[in-house]
Amino acid sequence: MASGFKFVRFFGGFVCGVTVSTGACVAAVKLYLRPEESTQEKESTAQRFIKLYGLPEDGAEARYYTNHILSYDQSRRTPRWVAEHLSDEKLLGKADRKHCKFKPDPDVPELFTAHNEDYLGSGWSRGHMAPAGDNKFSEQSMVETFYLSNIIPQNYENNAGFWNRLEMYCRELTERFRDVWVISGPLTLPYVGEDKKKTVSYQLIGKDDVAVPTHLYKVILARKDHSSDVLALGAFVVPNAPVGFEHQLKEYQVSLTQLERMSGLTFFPKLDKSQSVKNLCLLDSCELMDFKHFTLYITGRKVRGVKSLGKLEKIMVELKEAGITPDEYLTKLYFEKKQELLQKESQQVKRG
DNA sequence: CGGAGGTAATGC
DNA sequence: GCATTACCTCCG
Repeated sequence: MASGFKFVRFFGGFVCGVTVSTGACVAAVKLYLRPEESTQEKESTAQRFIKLYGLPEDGAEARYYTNHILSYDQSRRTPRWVAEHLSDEKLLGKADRKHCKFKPDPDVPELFTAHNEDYLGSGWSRGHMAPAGDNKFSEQSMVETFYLSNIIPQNYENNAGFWNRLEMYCRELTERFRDVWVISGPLTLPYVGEDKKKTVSYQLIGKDDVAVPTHLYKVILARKDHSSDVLALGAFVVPNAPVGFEHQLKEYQVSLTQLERMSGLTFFPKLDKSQSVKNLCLLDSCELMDFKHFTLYITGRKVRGVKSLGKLEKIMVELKEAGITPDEYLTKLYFEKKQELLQKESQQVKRG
């Protein structure tokens, strides 16, 4: 019976291959099938399965948030991909991560969600896939990026360093491209052991067994403007480990096809491949902030948030010790903050 | 910008 | 009394 079924399948396939009309193909198959084995009967078997008990569900369907879309991996307790759109106007605004809290995604079933306790004390940080910093325009959208459905266990230094600078580069692209689409996610890539066997191995953290990825990927698609067809694409795979300033982003560039094979995902399936899509690293620089500019930027953020004169001076001393002299912008920021804190201090003296 | 942890204030 | 929350301080 099984062989007969296979024969029918093979013959049906053969007929389909040489017959132009699909209708004729289906009719030809039916001639060689017993009534109970007809296509209609098979479909009704499936329909009965679905109607009675349903098919397995993986929860991988796209989930839509204010400014990002993701597919959740219920087995790993992390996203499998997170997509977002960046533009210059979205980067303007006063939304502040101080008003945000990491927490389980209310839309992910309790059985499959990660919790903060899984990450705390695990040795891994909670790394955003859709970054908080891409959501300055909306408090609500920024809050949603702190749902653990958008978070993966990430090496601290990588998160605050190389990956952070890669995210900054994506934002910088909005200065030269009207639209920037970014898709980010985790990878658990195989390694070749001493026994020459190719093996996948990754750590699980916390009571919820959250999977620690070995690598992170990011795909960037940038469009100059609405009218022109100038598109640039770059795909990158970065190890989930410290990456210093001596490394260039280009070292981690891969072809889209390579990344698709690694991830099992097809990115931008409706993108017209016949259209010329340029290499982002050729059309643009793919150069991340160097140590000096990065340190100046971070120092600027610290100065902006400092609350005492002592701390302000300490920040500036540490910058000098790093061998960096403040640029015009930071110098201005420093004196403004100093004046602000001096004024505050004198008011406190008056009260006291 | 990206994170962590400790302690005081809060709430049941 | 405890646990959770809010705020402060710290780091790259």
